[in-house]
Amino acid sequence: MRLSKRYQPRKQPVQSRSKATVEAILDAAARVLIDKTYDHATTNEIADCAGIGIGSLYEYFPGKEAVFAALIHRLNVKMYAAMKEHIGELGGLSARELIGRVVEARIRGVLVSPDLYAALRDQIPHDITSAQTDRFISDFHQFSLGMLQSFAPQIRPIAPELVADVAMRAMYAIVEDLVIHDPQKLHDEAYIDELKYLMTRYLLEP
Amino acid sequence: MRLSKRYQPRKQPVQSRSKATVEAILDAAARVLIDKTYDHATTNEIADCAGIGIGSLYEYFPGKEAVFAALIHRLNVKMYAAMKEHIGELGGLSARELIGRVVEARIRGVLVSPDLYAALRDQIPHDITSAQTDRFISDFHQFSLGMLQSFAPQIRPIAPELVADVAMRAMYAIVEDLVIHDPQKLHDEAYIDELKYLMTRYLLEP
DNA sequence: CAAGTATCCGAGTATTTATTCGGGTTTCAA
DNA sequence: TTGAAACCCGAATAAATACTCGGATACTTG
Repeated sequence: MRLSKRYQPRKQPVQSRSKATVEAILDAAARVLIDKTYDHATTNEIADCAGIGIGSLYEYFPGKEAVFAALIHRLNVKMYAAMKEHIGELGGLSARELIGRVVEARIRGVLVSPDLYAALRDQIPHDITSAQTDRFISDFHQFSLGMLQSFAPQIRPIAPELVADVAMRAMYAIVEDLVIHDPQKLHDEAYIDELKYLMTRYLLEP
Repeated sequence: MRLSKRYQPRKQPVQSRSKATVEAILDAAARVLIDKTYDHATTNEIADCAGIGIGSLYEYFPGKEAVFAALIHRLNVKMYAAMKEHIGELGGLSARELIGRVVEARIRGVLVSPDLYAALRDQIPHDITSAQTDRFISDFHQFSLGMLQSFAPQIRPIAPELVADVAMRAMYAIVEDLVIHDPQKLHDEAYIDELKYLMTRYLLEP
């Protein structure tokens, strides 16, 4: 694909000094994006904010889009790790507990950096995010389908693909909406319980 | 507020000729946004695409942001009308039917112009959309809270505010996710039935 | 129809932003 | 220690974009 090439790093940092530079660029990009909007987030400003010369930025990134693509990727990796850690071992859990655990995991994921997540989701053109994010979403979808099948006897015996799609989409989309419009609720126990209830009622037979 | 002023129209068109111009500008803005990205959607290109001079655009809009703010407002009005029309008269409906009707209404809303809705949601910085959209969301929230209370005996007697928030957010967010990531499903009867089932299970006692 | 508005126009200017490139500095490894 | 490679830099250039303004045209109304 031609398009994706544009978003790829220009060259790899090898010394620790330059690795720090790249990290500083991504940190700065995050800060600038949260403060201003995407189209006011200029490469020069990112470099300034990172405390490096503009030239250095272009050593490692062909342009602004590539910087944000890398930032998205870094956040995705962190979020994925946080989710995996929270899910932990699943042995011995009831279906109900399992569902609750997955809801919590999704929330832990976005809580890695809610402001940045919201800003990215909200400001970055979709073609930049999607390339970085689709793989993670698809992984998560696979995982959840497997999970769903693991306690198959307890759920409705109709179209598990369909059920898994609705369930995962609901969980994903609701939390996304929350992080953008009402992030406080991500810390509200009663609200989270209600989300668990929503998913449980949907997935488990009475 | 200082900010909102920036997004307001510069002057009102009074003759039918200029009203057509303004409409043409909004149509062109929609087309350009769907094709390209927000920051490549330049005022000059919008004017070209609308078949008018760039000067005319600035007669009515102080800048690009104001054009898109107006576009969002126009779409919101259309979507709101479509939803209201679909909901129609509610007398004599069962709670289950009512829930189904509301799910359908939300879908009818985004189907007014799915591509544009997705593009707007996806590309436009949030501060521009929110000013235009918050009022509609809040109206809808009020409406749904009232609806929920109208068949109160059938739903769980706990915190109706909380239940209404979760229910409406779920419906809103899931359909939004669909229109962006998988718009085909908005025409899939089986999928829509599944969404109705999700909402019904959540809201109605067994 | 004549004056007064409303509308239209787009070349030209101002501004913003992206990106390069040549040269200096630091690190590494032989 | 010394050459090579990695790294850093930012003034200068190129390109994209926003926006203005003075004048032409169309409509409206008395």
